[in-house]
Amino acid sequence: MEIEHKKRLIKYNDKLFSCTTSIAMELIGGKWKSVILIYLIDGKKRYNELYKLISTITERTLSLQLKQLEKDGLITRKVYTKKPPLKVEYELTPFGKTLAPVLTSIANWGKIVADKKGEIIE
Amino acid sequence: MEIEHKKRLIKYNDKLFSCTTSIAMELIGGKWKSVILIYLIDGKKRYNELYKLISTITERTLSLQLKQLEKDGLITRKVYTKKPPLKVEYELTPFGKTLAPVLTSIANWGKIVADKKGEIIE
DNA sequence: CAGTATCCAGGAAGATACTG
DNA sequence: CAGTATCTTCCTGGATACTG
Repeated sequence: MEIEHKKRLIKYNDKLFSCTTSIAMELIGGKWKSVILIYLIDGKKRYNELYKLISTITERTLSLQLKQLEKDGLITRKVYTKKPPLKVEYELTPFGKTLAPVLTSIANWGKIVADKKGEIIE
Repeated sequence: MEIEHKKRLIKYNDKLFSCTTSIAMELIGGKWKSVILIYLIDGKKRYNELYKLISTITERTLSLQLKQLEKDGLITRKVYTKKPPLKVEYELTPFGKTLAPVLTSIANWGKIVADKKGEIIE
Protein backbone atom coordinates (compact mmCIF):
# COMPACT_ATOMS: atom_id res chain seq x y z
CA MET A 1 0.00 0.00 0.00
CA GLU A 2 1.40 3.26 -1.11
CA ILE A 3 1.26 6.53 0.67
CA GLU A 4 -0.61 9.12 -1.28
CA HIS A 5 1.02 12.45 -1.72
CA LYS A 6 -1.51 14.59 -3.44
CA LYS A 7 -0.15 18.10 -3.33
CA ARG A 8 -3.27 19.96 -2.50
CA LEU A 9 -3.27 23.67 -2.00
CA ILE A 10 -5.73 25.71 -0.02
CA LYS A 11 -7.21 28.90 -1.29
CA TYR A 12 -7.94 31.54 1.32
CA ASN A 13 -8.84 35.12 0.49
CA ASP A 14 -7.73 34.53 -3.09
CA LYS A 15 -4.26 33.46 -2.07
CA LEU A 16 -2.82 29.99 -2.25
CA PHE A 17 -1.29 28.23 0.75
CA SER A 18 0.45 24.89 1.00
CA CYS A 19 -0.74 24.04 4.51
CA THR A 20 -2.83 25.27 7.38
CA THR A 21 0.21 26.63 9.19
CA SER A 22 0.74 29.04 6.31
CA ILE A 23 -2.80 30.29 6.65
CA ALA A 24 -2.41 30.82 10.37
CA MET A 25 0.81 32.75 9.86
CA GLU A 26 -0.82 34.88 7.18
CA LEU A 27 -3.28 36.03 9.84
CA ILE A 28 -1.09 36.35 12.92
CA GLY A 29 2.43 36.49 11.48
CA GLY A 30 4.50 39.55 10.86
CA LYS A 31 6.25 41.66 13.40
CA TRP A 32 3.30 43.15 15.27
CA LYS A 33 -0.01 41.34 14.83
CA SER A 34 0.41 38.74 17.53
CA VAL A 35 1.68 41.38 19.94
CA ILE A 36 -1.39 43.53 19.41
CA LEU A 37 -3.67 40.52 19.78
CA ILE A 38 -1.99 39.40 23.00
CA TYR A 39 -2.79 42.75 24.61
CA LEU A 40 -6.41 42.49 23.52
CA ILE A 41 -6.92 39.11 25.18
CA ASP A 42 -7.58 40.68 28.56
CA GLY A 43 -10.14 43.11 27.23
CA LYS A 44 -10.73 45.95 24.82
CA LYS A 45 -8.22 48.74 24.50
CA ARG A 46 -8.11 52.22 23.07
CA TYR A 47 -5.72 53.17 20.31
CA ASN A 48 -3.45 55.10 22.61
CA GLU A 49 -3.42 52.36 25.19
CA LEU A 50 -2.09 49.95 22.63
CA TYR A 51 0.36 52.56 21.39
CA LYS A 52 1.79 52.97 24.87
CA LEU A 53 1.80 49.27 25.67
CA ILE A 54 3.69 48.38 22.53
CA SER A 55 6.33 50.96 23.16
CA THR A 56 8.42 50.46 20.05
CA ILE A 57 5.67 50.52 17.39
CA THR A 58 4.96 53.62 15.31
CA GLU A 59 1.52 55.20 14.97
CA ARG A 60 1.40 54.46 11.30
CA THR A 61 2.27 50.80 11.71
CA LEU A 62 -0.17 50.34 14.58
CA SER A 63 -2.90 51.86 12.46
CA LEU A 64 -2.14 49.65 9.47
CA GLN A 65 -1.97 46.49 11.52
CA LEU A 66 -5.24 47.24 13.31
CA LYS A 67 -6.92 47.72 9.95
CA GLN A 68 -5.62 44.42 8.69
CA LEU A 69 -6.71 42.59 11.83
CA GLU A 70 -10.16 44.12 11.49
CA LYS A 71 -10.32 43.12 7.84
CA ASP A 72 -9.39 39.56 8.77
CA GLY A 73 -12.22 39.43 11.27
CA LEU A 74 -10.05 39.10 14.34
CA ILE A 75 -10.90 42.42 15.99
CA THR A 76 -13.64 45.02 15.91
CA ARG A 77 -13.27 48.78 15.96
CA LYS A 78 -15.87 50.88 17.76
CA VAL A 79 -16.05 54.65 17.74
CA TYR A 80 -17.73 56.27 20.73
CA THR A 81 -17.63 59.96 19.86
CA LYS A 82 -18.61 62.07 16.90
CA LYS A 83 -16.23 64.96 17.42
CA PRO A 84 -12.62 65.11 18.53
CA PRO A 85 -11.27 64.05 20.90
CA LEU A 86 -12.22 60.69 19.54
CA LYS A 87 -12.69 57.59 21.59
CA VAL A 88 -12.08 54.37 19.72
CA GLU A 89 -11.89 50.92 21.18
CA TYR A 90 -10.55 47.71 19.73
CA GLU A 91 -11.75 44.34 20.86
CA LEU A 92 -11.31 40.71 19.89
CA THR A 93 -14.18 39.17 17.94
CA PRO A 94 -15.38 35.68 18.95
CA PHE A 95 -13.20 34.42 16.10
CA GLY A 96 -10.28 36.40 17.46
CA LYS A 97 -10.84 34.93 20.88
CA THR A 98 -10.30 31.43 19.54
CA LEU A 99 -6.70 32.54 19.09
CA ALA A 100 -6.09 33.07 22.79
CA PRO A 101 -4.58 29.63 23.52
CA VAL A 102 -2.34 29.90 20.47
CA LEU A 103 -1.11 33.35 21.42
CA THR A 104 -0.40 32.48 25.03
CA SER A 105 1.42 29.40 23.84
CA ILE A 106 3.63 31.59 21.65
CA ALA A 107 4.18 34.12 24.43
CA ASN A 108 5.11 31.45 26.95
CA TRP A 109 7.63 29.92 24.62
CA GLY A 110 9.05 33.38 23.99
CA LYS A 111 9.39 33.79 27.73
CA ILE A 112 11.42 30.62 28.00
CA VAL A 113 13.73 31.91 25.29
CA ALA A 114 14.00 35.31 26.94
CA ASP A 115 14.75 33.80 30.34
CA LYS A 116 17.49 31.69 28.84
CA LYS A 117 19.18 34.09 26.50
CA GLY A 118 17.53 37.48 26.78
CA GLU A 119 18.81 40.47 28.70
CA ILE A 120 16.49 42.91 30.40
CA ILE A 121 17.14 46.53 29.59
CA GLU A 122 16.42 49.50 31.87
CA MET B 1 -1.55 51.42 45.44
CA GLU B 2 -0.52 52.23 41.96
CA ILE B 3 0.12 49.85 39.17
CA GLU B 4 3.66 50.06 37.98
CA HIS B 5 4.24 50.40 34.31
CA LYS B 6 7.93 50.18 33.86
CA LYS B 7 8.49 49.89 30.15
CA ARG B 8 11.19 47.33 30.12
CA LEU B 9 12.66 46.09 26.92
CA ILE B 10 14.38 42.79 26.31
CA LYS B 11 17.58 42.50 24.37
CA TYR B 12 18.00 39.34 22.35
CA ASN B 13 20.71 38.84 19.78
CA ASP B 14 21.47 42.56 19.88
CA LYS B 15 17.93 43.51 18.98
CA LEU B 16 15.36 45.11 21.26
CA PHE B 17 11.93 43.62 21.86
CA SER B 18 8.99 44.94 23.82
CA CYS B 19 7.67 41.57 24.95
CA THR B 20 8.31 37.87 24.80
CA THR B 21 5.81 37.42 21.99
CA SER B 22 8.01 39.61 19.80
CA ILE B 23 11.00 37.41 20.51
CA ALA B 24 9.07 34.28 19.66
CA MET B 25 7.88 35.80 16.39
CA GLU B 26 11.40 36.85 15.53
CA LEU B 27 12.37 33.18 15.64
CA ILE B 28 9.34 31.49 14.10
CA GLY B 29 7.57 34.32 12.28
CA GLY B 30 7.80 35.15 8.64
CA LYS B 31 6.21 33.31 5.80
CA TRP B 32 8.08 30.02 5.90
CA LYS B 33 9.89 29.24 9.15
CA SER B 34 7.01 27.70 11.03
CA VAL B 35 6.05 25.65 7.99
CA ILE B 36 9.55 24.20 7.72
CA LEU B 37 9.64 23.49 11.44
CA ILE B 38 6.28 21.74 11.40
CA TYR B 39 7.55 19.26 8.83
CA LEU B 40 10.61 18.56 10.94
CA ILE B 41 8.60 17.63 14.03
CA ASP B 42 8.07 14.09 12.83
CA GLY B 43 11.72 13.50 12.09
CA LYS B 44 14.67 14.68 10.06
CA LYS B 45 14.28 15.51 6.42
CA ARG B 46 16.52 16.02 3.43
CA TYR B 47 16.62 19.27 1.55
CA ASN B 48 14.67 17.92 -1.38
CA GLU B 49 12.07 16.34 0.84
CA LEU B 50 11.32 19.70 2.37
CA TYR B 51 11.36 21.32 -1.04
CA LYS B 52 8.73 18.90 -2.29
CA LEU B 53 6.62 19.04 0.85
CA ILE B 54 6.46 22.82 0.82
CA SER B 55 5.39 22.94 -2.76
CA THR B 56 5.26 26.70 -3.22
CA ILE B 57 8.62 27.68 -1.76
CA THR B 58 11.62 28.44 -3.96
CA GLU B 59 15.01 26.78 -3.57
CA ARG B 60 16.64 30.04 -2.68
CA THR B 61 14.13 30.89 0.01
CA LEU B 62 14.22 27.41 1.50
CA SER B 63 18.00 27.61 1.66
CA LEU B 64 17.97 31.02 3.34
CA GLN B 65 15.36 30.04 5.89
CA LEU B 66 17.16 26.82 6.79
CA LYS B 67 20.33 28.80 7.40
CA GLN B 68 18.52 31.22 9.64
CA LEU B 69 16.87 28.44 11.61
CA GLU B 70 20.24 26.78 12.05
CA LYS B 71 21.77 30.05 13.19
CA ASP B 72 19.00 30.48 15.73
CA GLY B 73 19.71 27.04 17.15
CA LEU B 74 16.41 25.49 16.17
CA ILE B 75 17.70 22.95 13.67
CA THR B 76 20.92 21.18 12.79
CA ARG B 77 22.35 20.48 9.36
CA LYS B 78 24.26 17.28 8.76
CA VAL B 79 26.12 16.38 5.59
CA TYR B 80 26.55 12.67 4.90
CA THR B 81 28.59 12.68 1.70
CA LYS B 82 31.77 14.29 0.52
CA LYS B 83 31.05 14.30 -3.21
CA PRO B 84 27.93 14.96 -5.19
CA PRO B 85 25.27 13.78 -5.09
CA LEU B 86 25.15 15.27 -1.64
CA LYS B 87 23.03 13.98 1.18
CA VAL B 88 22.08 16.59 3.74
CA GLU B 89 19.62 16.17 6.54
CA TYR B 90 17.95 18.75 8.71
CA GLU B 91 16.70 17.96 12.18
CA LEU B 92 15.23 19.79 15.13
CA THR B 93 17.60 20.47 18.01
CA PRO B 94 16.37 19.84 21.58
CA PHE B 95 15.65 23.56 21.70
CA GLY B 96 13.74 23.31 18.44
CA LYS B 97 11.72 20.43 19.83
CA THR B 98 10.42 22.62 22.65
CA LEU B 99 8.54 24.42 19.89
CA ALA B 100 6.45 21.41 18.95
CA PRO B 101 3.40 22.24 21.09
CA VAL B 102 3.45 25.83 19.88
CA LEU B 103 3.66 24.81 16.25
CA THR B 104 0.91 22.24 16.45
CA SER B 105 -1.24 24.78 18.24
CA ILE B 106 -0.72 27.19 15.33
CA ALA B 107 -1.37 24.49 12.74
CA ASN B 108 -4.56 23.35 14.44
CA TRP B 109 -5.90 26.87 14.57
CA GLY B 110 -5.02 27.29 10.92
CA LYS B 111 -6.98 24.16 10.18
CA ILE B 112 -10.06 25.56 11.87
CA VAL B 113 -9.76 28.66 9.72
CA ALA B 114 -9.24 26.61 6.58
CA ASP B 115 -12.21 24.39 7.32
CA LYS B 116 -14.41 27.41 7.82
CA LYS B 117 -13.33 29.67 4.99
CA GLY B 118 -10.72 27.92 2.93
CA GLU B 119 -11.22 26.20 -0.38
CA ILE B 120 -9.26 23.13 -1.40
CA ILE B 121 -7.69 23.34 -4.80
CA GLU B 122 -6.98 20.45 -7.15
C1' DC C 1 -7.50 61.49 20.63
C1' DA C 2 -6.92 58.82 16.83
C1' DG C 3 -5.40 58.67 13.35
C1' DT C 4 -3.42 60.24 7.80
C1' DA C 5 -0.04 61.89 4.47
C1' DT C 6 4.27 61.55 2.67
C1' DC C 7 8.60 59.85 1.94
C1' DC C 8 12.01 56.42 2.35
C1' DA C 9 15.05 52.30 3.54
C1' DG C 10 15.74 47.57 4.08
C1' DG C 11 14.56 43.04 3.82
C1' DA C 12 11.75 39.16 2.21
C1' DA C 13 10.89 36.56 -1.39
C1' DG C 14 10.17 35.26 -6.49
C1' DA C 15 12.31 33.77 -11.20
C1' DT C 16 15.80 31.76 -13.45
C1' DA C 17 20.19 29.90 -14.49
C1' DC C 18 24.16 27.74 -12.97
C1' DT C 19 27.59 24.48 -9.99
C1' DG C 20 30.50 21.28 -6.72
C1' DC D 1 21.50 16.36 -4.75
C1' DA D 2 21.83 20.47 -2.57
C1' DG D 3 22.45 24.22 -3.06
C1' DT D 4 24.50 29.55 -5.20
C1' DA D 5 24.42 33.62 -8.08
C1' DT D 6 22.07 37.26 -9.92
C1' DC D 7 18.56 40.27 -10.64
C1' DT D 8 14.15 42.19 -9.53
C1' DT D 9 9.85 43.13 -7.27
C1' DC D 10 7.09 43.80 -3.44
C1' DC D 11 6.02 44.65 1.10
C1' DT D 12 6.87 45.92 5.80
C1' DG D 13 7.84 49.17 8.62
C1' DG D 14 10.30 53.52 10.28
C1' DA D 15 10.43 58.95 10.68
C1' DT D 16 8.06 62.92 10.72
C1' DA D 17 4.55 66.23 10.12
C1' DC D 18 -0.11 67.20 9.88
C1' DT D 19 -5.64 66.94 10.79
C1' DG D 20 -10.95 66.15 11.91
